[in-house]
Amino acid sequence: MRIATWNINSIRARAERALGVLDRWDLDVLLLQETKCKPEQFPAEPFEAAGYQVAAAGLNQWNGVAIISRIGLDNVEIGFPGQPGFAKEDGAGALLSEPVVEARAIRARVGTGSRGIDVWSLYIPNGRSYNDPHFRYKLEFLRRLRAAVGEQLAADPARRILLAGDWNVAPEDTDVWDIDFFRNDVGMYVTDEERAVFNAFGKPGTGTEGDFAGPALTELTRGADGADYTFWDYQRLRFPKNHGMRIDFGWASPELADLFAAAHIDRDERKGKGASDHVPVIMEFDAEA
DNA sequence: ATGCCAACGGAACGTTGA
Repeated sequence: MRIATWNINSIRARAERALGVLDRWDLDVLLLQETKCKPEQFPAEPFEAAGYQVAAAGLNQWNGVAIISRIGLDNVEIGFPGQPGFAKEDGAGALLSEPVVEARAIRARVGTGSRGIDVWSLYIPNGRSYNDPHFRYKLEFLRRLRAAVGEQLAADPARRILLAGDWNVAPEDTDVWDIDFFRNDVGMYVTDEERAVFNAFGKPGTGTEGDFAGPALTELTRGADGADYTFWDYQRLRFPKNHGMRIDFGWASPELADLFAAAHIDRDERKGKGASDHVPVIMEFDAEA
């Protein structure tokens, strides 16, 4: 079985490329981020014609996540318990609007096997800059996500869960093309705070004093072949110079991690006219759909 | 070679992303 995650940067602009990715990798499930449309605007027909089902979430032209599956698509849920919203603030930190829970998480049960897999397509907020409210929003989003998944796994440790998407975190210094540039000039994706909340997914919870519960998850894509990065900015020849970032990952619960076989980064998808700035990351499992 | 930012809404250009 093959599941891929991809920040497609508009499904309407790249539906043909998505169909090509499904075919090229013989995918059972494709988790999309930055679909940039409402569900009623999602071009579902060509995917349905190819034998897939589609579930999409989107409030407007920003964000947007979706799940495309040919092995079943049930129990769709948009968002997660405790998912924080974002509220505009004035310069003093006073809220100028009610928080909006953005379209950054969608979950579904896929697979007709014995237990199925709960797959999540996740688009973690970009923190923008260290002193921007979006940075605190990003950290809180990750903390709350870890808690929500921990609670589910504590209740059912055998559950097969995959959390995949665009995490907007570079966990290792080698996950960016120039760590000094990112530390000193970009100031985002590589901070200790971001790495701590990202790495918390790989640690068990204690379930005490407000800490989350449940077992550690396993990140599946670290040893992927195909490329060192999953994103190359459109500007300044970043792709031809291989000045990229690795920020797309997949965390698996213990029972799913046991089935993991291999991961691939589809670097070729970054080539040519009309490419997304991210490429698909494919995860293979030793399991029948 | 892989090539100098792109998509959105809305109809010019501001917002957003990373």
